[in-house]
Amino acid sequence: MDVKAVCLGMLTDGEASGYDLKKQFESTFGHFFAAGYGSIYPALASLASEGYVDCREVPQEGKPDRKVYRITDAGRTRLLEALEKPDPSHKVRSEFLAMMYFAHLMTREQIDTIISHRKQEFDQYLKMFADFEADGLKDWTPGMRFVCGFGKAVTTAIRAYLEEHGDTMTAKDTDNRKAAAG
Amino acid sequence: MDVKAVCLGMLTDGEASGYDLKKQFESTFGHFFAAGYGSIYPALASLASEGYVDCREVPQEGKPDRKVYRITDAGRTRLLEALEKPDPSHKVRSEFLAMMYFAHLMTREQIDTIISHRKQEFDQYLKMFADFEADGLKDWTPGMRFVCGFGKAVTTAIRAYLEEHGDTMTAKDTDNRKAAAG
DNA sequence: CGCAACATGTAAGCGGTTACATGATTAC
DNA sequence: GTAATCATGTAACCGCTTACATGTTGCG
Repeated sequence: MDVKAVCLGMLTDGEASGYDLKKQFESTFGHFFAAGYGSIYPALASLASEGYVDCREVPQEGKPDRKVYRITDAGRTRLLEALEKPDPSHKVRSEFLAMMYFAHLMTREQIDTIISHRKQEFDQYLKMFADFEADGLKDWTPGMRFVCGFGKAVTTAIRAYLEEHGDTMTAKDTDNRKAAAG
Repeated sequence: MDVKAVCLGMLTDGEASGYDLKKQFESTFGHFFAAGYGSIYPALASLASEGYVDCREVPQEGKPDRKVYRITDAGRTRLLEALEKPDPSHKVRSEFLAMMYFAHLMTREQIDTIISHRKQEFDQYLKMFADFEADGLKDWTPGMRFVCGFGKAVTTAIRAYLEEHGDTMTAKDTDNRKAAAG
């Protein structure tokens, strides 16, 4: 399941342009499978060359032609094959946790700054999940609900953990930075 | 904070070989910052060439010489600089959630297989965290406790979510795969 | 007899990120 | 006027993954 496969999946919901897909990668997929134009446009070009999608060019004035992609039968087959993988990955890469691991080498100010930045980011996610629920949960598939609920559950847990334990590294009255440096 | 910086951080705890560091990347860092030999050995070579670590070769019989690295003063300075970053990343990349998003295109069997694999993996993590706590929490720094607690909190939340909602995608009596393919 | 642990590394490749390049329209 | 939105793409780069290459010791 790479960017190409996800594009294919999104296109089962109806035709769309690269620009449209980007918005979905940012919003619904943002917290677990982000992708930028540099991944999406080449992915669509590649899918088109392989016959997994059709491309229809819609002329526009003052803007580049809008390229609208539609999934083909071969594309559907390919997607279903991609969905056969029995043990898909779930990876975290966190500079944040790596740095916190070495909190004893940092100043209290540095730690506080980082923790408060994190809190803000997770609050934004929480807001996003709330918006999803307020909005259009009605015509969502069970899978979409599951993924949204998953994100909300994880983010809620993290947010609570930061609130409860975010100050445990700054509570001490010693600044270990000098000791470590010297 | 890349692999090189993390190696530097690990070396503040005492000298070690690439092989030693790999074990730490697998165990304590495994759930949020994994790295293999293909990253670690080049990282150490690079750090050595830049003067951030010293290398001492310990001859051994029947095995390649053990190369033991020690952080230098320049290395400590470099590490402290790396730790100044005010907003380190925390990224999730999940084929798992991407696939679940398209659960309506999968069979119940496929979904069940994936969910049960996930449960097993998260149970292993939970066991690992429990082992950490049983073992040597005594001489841990606050940062290490924080990171371990973070992992435990997140994993616990996920595990509970899977238990409660893992079957919501298979509850329906329709298999949408055929409809999607046809 | 086979597997895990010990121990080091290289090289190709893959996939994603970032910066670059272009430019009109609309809303504040 | 200036920022955001619409709209497409390329190319260089970066960093990590995977496979390859080699060989001993010790345990069950």
